[in-house]
Amino acid sequence: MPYDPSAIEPKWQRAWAEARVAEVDVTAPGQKFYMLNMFPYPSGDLHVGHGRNYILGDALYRYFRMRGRVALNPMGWDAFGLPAENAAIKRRIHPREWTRGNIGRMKAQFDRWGILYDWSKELASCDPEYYRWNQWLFIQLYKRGLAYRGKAPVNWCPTDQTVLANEQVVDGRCERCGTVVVQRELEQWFLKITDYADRLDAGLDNLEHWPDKVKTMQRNWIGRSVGADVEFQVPSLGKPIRIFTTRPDTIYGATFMVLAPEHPDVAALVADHPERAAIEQWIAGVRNQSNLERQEAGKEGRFTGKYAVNPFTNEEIPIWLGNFVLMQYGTGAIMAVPGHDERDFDFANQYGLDVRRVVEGGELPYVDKEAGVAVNSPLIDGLTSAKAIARMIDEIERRGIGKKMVRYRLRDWLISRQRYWGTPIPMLYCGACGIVPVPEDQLPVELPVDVAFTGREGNPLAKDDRFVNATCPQCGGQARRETDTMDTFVDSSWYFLRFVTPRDSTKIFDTSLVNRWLPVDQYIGGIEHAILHLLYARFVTRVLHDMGLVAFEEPFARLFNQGMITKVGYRDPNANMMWIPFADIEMRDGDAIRKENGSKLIPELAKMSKSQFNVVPPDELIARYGADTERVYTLFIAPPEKEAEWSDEGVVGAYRFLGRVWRQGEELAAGRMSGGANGERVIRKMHQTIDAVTRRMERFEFNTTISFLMELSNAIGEHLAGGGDLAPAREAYTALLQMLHPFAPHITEELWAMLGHSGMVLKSRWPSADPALMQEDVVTIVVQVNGKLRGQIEVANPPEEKRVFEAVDANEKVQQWLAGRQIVKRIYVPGKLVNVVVK
RNA sequence: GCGAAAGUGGCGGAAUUGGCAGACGCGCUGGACUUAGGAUCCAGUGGCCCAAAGCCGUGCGGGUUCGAGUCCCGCCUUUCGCACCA
Repeated sequence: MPYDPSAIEPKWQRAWAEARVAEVDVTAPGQKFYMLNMFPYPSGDLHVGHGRNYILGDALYRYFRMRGRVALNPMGWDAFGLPAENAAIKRRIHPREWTRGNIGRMKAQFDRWGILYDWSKELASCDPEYYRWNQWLFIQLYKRGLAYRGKAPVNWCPTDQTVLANEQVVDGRCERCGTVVVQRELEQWFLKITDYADRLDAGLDNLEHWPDKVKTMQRNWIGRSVGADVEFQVPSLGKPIRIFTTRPDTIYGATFMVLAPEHPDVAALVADHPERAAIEQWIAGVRNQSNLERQEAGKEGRFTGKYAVNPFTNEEIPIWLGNFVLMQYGTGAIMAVPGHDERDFDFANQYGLDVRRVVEGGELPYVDKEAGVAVNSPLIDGLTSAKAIARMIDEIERRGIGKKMVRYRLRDWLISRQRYWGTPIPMLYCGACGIVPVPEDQLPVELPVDVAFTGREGNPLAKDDRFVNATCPQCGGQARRETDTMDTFVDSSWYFLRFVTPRDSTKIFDTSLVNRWLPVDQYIGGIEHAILHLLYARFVTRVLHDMGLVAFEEPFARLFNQGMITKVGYRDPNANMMWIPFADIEMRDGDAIRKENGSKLIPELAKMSKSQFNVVPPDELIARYGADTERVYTLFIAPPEKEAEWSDEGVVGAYRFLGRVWRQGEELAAGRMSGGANGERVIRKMHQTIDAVTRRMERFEFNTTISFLMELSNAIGEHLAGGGDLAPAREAYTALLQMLHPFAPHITEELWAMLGHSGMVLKSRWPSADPALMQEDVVTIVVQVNGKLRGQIEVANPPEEKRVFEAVDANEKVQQWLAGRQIVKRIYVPGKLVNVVVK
């Protein structure tokens, strides 16, 4: 019978489901392994690019099971969010129905890929039984002072009609829709992640098994800086202005001061300025600009006409306003040291301000913090910068004009969203009592189902009187319900804890079971979550730790970021570089021509995406080659952390490989061979392969793992073609099926049964290699003399050092080369080659 | 601009970490089987050379070493991250 994946794959998918092989009793004994793929947003259909992520996780899960671990591999849905609501507006379907439909399609797709999840632990963040605990968590944060309502300039996306977290603004634009974000002064809910900045930064040092890249990105985002706050007296104000600097050693070079236009002392400073109106107009203009626009405008400033006193030189230095000084960082005021800071240098040159050298080293502006030596700075002259900084901080503290200070770039997490499809923030506003949390026994605050989605005039919740009107639980009076919902990153900041006891209706999770199963042993997901999700999850885990609910501070022991799959798409240079669907393209002499207007199109490699018309839908692929082929190809194509280009031709290589494995299985099952060559060679290859594959599985080197399995299959094929003994071939083949199982689960189960093995491969024990049987019986040894002469001899097993040299010395050809020369050194590389070094 | 990673056949990529460069696969060439082949199977495939012998080959230029894709120094290129954070 030919290899027919469409006949065997559904059969085994049913068998696994019926046997509930993936269901885990979380109280069962054994060494646990918690495998987790980041839960997806249910956006609809999955393509082969998404598949890589889940296939990777499934292969690893199956491997760890076979290694004897009690492995948990749950899946759920990050089901709140904007696209569902946009679909509701556009297509008049309720976000809940839209989301449910997508979940159904995605689950079916996971099944077709042969991915084993413990569906008894499925959860969806839009389920009231889930978001109830989201609300509970919010109230705990509120009670601990970690959730607060504050007025602040926030990022507002005019297209999505909601505020965004800083993390969701990329290059000044909305991460989701690309619209330029504007600043608005609004009252919103924040989570106090800044309280944990130091611990979140320090904790990165312990994450040995996280990619350095992710750790660096988090470190940059947290932006820890050590320096000092220093007060500069301002006689005309009658009080000092406080600045923050990381370079107190350069304070003698501070020749002016710059304040952010929003700085609270600005009004008083310019009150009697002769051109006050013009300055205020300039300030208003800058305040209206986003950070992006300010940067594009270049450095601009205005002199206030007032002076501050440099506390170390006692000189009066001018106070300027500058568009490049940010109110949100530090104190909103800086001492400008144009000799040793590029921004200050540019500003000074632009406005003709003094530039003074206080660090000897290189050309101005000289900013090196390591190599420089202080000059023109009486207290610290001759000290290297590092020592000078420490000395100056001591002096600043001694004089009582400031203190050592650690500051962070990280800001509090803005979680209010003016949208419907999210977890309602469980808060009430009472005229008498103020802000009151919803009592825990009244949770969840459920989203009303029948609301109108118009897409205009903001959040539909705010217009629903039945939702808004509430009773104050403290005084019984009239109260108004909060109508903002939570950022969906709150939902995903703790879901991995809920998977252990997803149906518990009495508490958020079971502490002792969570302490048993967490941290997650292997977390897999895209690099796009390097900052947002992973930082929030680390933050929330620490809060839960401080509440005594979990024993650990880091939720994910190992993190792996798979690379994305790309494919060529075509763009029309004559139509604003629009992406063109393949159906509208004609290939002529290797060029892609757009049928509609004859434009020669530009091919471009891009991430698979509907908008670029380069997705490969798995259905057709599976219909033709089967899911096992897609799985093997996807993992073989490139190292999993790398970006990989999808190639339709490449797929057949995987298919042929499985076809060969299939035929070998049939041949072995028929048992036609007998007598002939012995099987030492194929057994040795088997042990070598087990060793290599086992070593590589845990390092995610799946591409080379599969190539080793192909080699083993080739060796078995040669053995059979040579009329070799059946028994060793069967032994090697059995090991091949086991090792191939994580990659091609269906075909291996079928062949396993065909060969008469009992049970499932999935439940079999991963084979182990015998080092004694791995060694080659004959090794080829290359003899090099001074790197010039060269010869090959064969040395019989075992190739230990002494024997090798005996064989080399006894070799006639080598003796000729060595004649009359003095041997200086012999270098022996086990199993490989020998160098004889002569004078 | 700053920081990190990476440059190996026509292509994706190997090389047990200083020891036979190009495993494995795609593609290509030839053959087999076929009414047919964009299916399948077999063989070949880094370059120079009809072939053999031989020589040359891991971005470029130096260096260390008996020996360098791998280590060191200096360039070039690409990708990613950060980018007024004082």
